[in-house]
Amino acid sequence: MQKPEENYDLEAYLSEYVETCPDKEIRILNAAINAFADKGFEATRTREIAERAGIAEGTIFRYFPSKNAILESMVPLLIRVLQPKIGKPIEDILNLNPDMPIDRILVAVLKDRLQMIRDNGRFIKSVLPSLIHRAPLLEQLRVSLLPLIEGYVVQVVERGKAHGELDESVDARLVMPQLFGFVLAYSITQSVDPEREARDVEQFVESLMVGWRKR
Amino acid sequence: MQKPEENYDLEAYLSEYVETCPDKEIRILNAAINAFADKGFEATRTREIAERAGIAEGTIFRYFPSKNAILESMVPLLIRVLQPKIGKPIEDILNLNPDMPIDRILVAVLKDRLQMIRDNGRFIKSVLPSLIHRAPLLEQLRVSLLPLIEGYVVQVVERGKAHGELDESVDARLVMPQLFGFVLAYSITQSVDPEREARDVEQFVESLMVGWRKR
DNA sequence: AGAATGAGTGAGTAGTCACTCATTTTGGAG
DNA sequence: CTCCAAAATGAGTGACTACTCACTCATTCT
Repeated sequence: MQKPEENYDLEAYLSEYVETCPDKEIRILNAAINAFADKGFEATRTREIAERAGIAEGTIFRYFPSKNAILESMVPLLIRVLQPKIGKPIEDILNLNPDMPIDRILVAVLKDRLQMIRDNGRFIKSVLPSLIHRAPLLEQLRVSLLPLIEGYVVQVVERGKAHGELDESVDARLVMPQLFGFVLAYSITQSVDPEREARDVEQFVESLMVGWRKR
Repeated sequence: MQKPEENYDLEAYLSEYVETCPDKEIRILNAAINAFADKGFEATRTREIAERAGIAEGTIFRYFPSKNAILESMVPLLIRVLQPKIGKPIEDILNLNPDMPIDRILVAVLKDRLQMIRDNGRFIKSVLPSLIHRAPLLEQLRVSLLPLIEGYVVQVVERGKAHGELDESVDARLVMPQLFGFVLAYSITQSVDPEREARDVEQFVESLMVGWRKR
């Protein structure tokens, strides 16, 4: 039903975590996350998770009391994986270019975010839905990721004001849905054409800046 | 697991459709859509659909060859329900106020869209995920709804240009992810406070217009 | 009135799945 | 090498589910 897209490899992102827990647990989580992404939680059979992990079905239940528990322990893991993916690139852009004008920063950040969504689209589109009917798990993700994003937006806006590039009236709380929304909506609606995307991002930032520049 | 929120009532939106098909079919679809919204497709039992519809389990299979077929015939139905909900309010705003300045139109449209998402949030957040692992069904929704939205955005932009309010450089293709994105992101990130929302929408449109106004 | 119809029913069926546990394999200590 | 405990295995199990079908009975037709 679903094309067997390229797999994630959690282990690559979890070198420290691997040390503190048996690696078979990671193998199972890794297999499960990919299976859930392909078929969704309910439609994924424990047998298939075992096959993907290259172990026996029974072994799963040595490490997790139930199939549900796999999903539950997946959330903190995903937060761990996604937090640095969200934070690191923005920090790099900000720190490595202390004098970059604010519009170049915005362009760089937006391009990076679009790329990030493309890279992790399979997860974002496919594992999230498995959580949607489990409000507490979803909320866990929300509260650990949204403030992080918000924090970086505030940081960028503050810096722009400090450099005298942004008008004092610019409200970070409103900048957030604008940037976040552009990325989200652009990812959903536009097909991928790198050149055109670059132009669109430039133009979008340009139109934002017209309203935001220090008056 | 999931709070039993208020039910939809498809019948209210489908008076014509009801005439062309036995109303028991609608009852089943109505029950199913609400059950899927609460628990997701896979986790919903045919027994529960029957209970919600107030009929026997066997009756379901007189009208639908399989549980899957219920989901499949739900898509064209949803398109029918959502298309007027997307189009009608915008058409009304445009036609009833032929001289309304473009920024007031944008404010009205955005407020209406936010309200619409609040009203249909349960469907949007909960039935869509049931379709996510069925690419063909999802694509059906996408191709019948996105161009519709796009069309209205173009219409608004054209009108703004014709009235000499918007600069010719404003590109409808970019306006779309901006508006759509703001609505989407605002719905996800902000908690509901009508007063604040009104102010935020005003401010957002204001900042858009600064960049867009005829130069 | 009596016959024919077919929508509606729900107990039953075949099959599937998450989870168990008796058995086998592994790997390290002596 | 032997011994043994822990790890791993996968056939087995009971619970449960989508779907079936023989039967009911209200309604319509003759």
